[in-house]
Amino acid sequence: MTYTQPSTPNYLLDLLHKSGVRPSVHRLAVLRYVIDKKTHPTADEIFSSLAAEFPSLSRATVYNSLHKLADSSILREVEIENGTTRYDFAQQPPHGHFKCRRCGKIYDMPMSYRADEALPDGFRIDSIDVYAKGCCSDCCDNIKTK
Amino acid sequence: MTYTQPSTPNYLLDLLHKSGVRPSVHRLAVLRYVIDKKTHPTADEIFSSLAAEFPSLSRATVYNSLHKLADSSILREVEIENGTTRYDFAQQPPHGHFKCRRCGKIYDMPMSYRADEALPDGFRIDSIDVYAKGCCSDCCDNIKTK
DNA sequence: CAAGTGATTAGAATAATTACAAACTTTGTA
DNA sequence: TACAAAGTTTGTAATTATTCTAATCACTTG
Repeated sequence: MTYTQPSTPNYLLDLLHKSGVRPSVHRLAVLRYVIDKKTHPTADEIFSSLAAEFPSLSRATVYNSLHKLADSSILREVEIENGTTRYDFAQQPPHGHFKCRRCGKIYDMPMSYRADEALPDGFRIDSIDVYAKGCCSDCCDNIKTK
Repeated sequence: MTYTQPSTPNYLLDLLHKSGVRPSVHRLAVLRYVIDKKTHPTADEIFSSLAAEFPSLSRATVYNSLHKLADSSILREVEIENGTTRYDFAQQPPHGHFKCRRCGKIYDMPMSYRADEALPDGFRIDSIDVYAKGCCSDCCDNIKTK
């Protein structure tokens, strides 16, 4: 399931502007990378991939950018995996995430969870994350046909 | 929402036995701790709390025990929080988790997510975790009455 | 009892992330 | 254009959670 999302300069600038985040070169690069790669990359993946294009880029900047973008709800942290945080573009319909235990790939997943239904008295829910794990269709197929 | 669960020696022994996990002293202690404290403790909390009672206990043993128990589906990993894994007793009705962003407390939460509904073609889902974040009733109340 | 398997230990190693201070850039204003 | 303030970036050090390793210990079975 993929929601195509334009990562044109103007769209991104507008997005940052609306959230009051300064559009520095590095922030734009990080954001564009997360949007274009639809693989929910880790901070380290982002750093390694951008390092070629921006030789002076530092890891700390990638972390700073990701935090800023996540704080502004432009990106969303995906914590389906022990030890590392992955990032996903947040400006798209709500969806859950699925991780294949075999190949490790992370897929978007339609989600039918309704927050209000689960809301205990007096609690206020800001965000809901649904994480599923199992075997993706590629890997399940491979097992069958073996 | 609390499901009372007996942590009597016999119940635990039986549980381990059924899963083919040897009931070593440390494993029992770790398991009992997670069941009795209903706070979804971290490995480190468990280690620190048990260290008094078992002076020779090592961190690695706590990690080993937790992994073994989670592999056997006796415990469940709760990864609602960046950087640390928490543990929850798995022998209870399915439920989600809620983390209060203010006080950090983690609550169990009734959950109305149906796996099959979200299942894309050819995928097999083994487990689903639902994590919500927001403001718990204690903390929300405090804000209002300020 | 001896062998073998699994559990435990302490400490070293690793991986991801955060903290921090210094250098640099950008912005708004004079 | 010059300036100060605010914001960004950098490199490095520190921290945190976790895993690895290799040696030792305990328990069961023949």
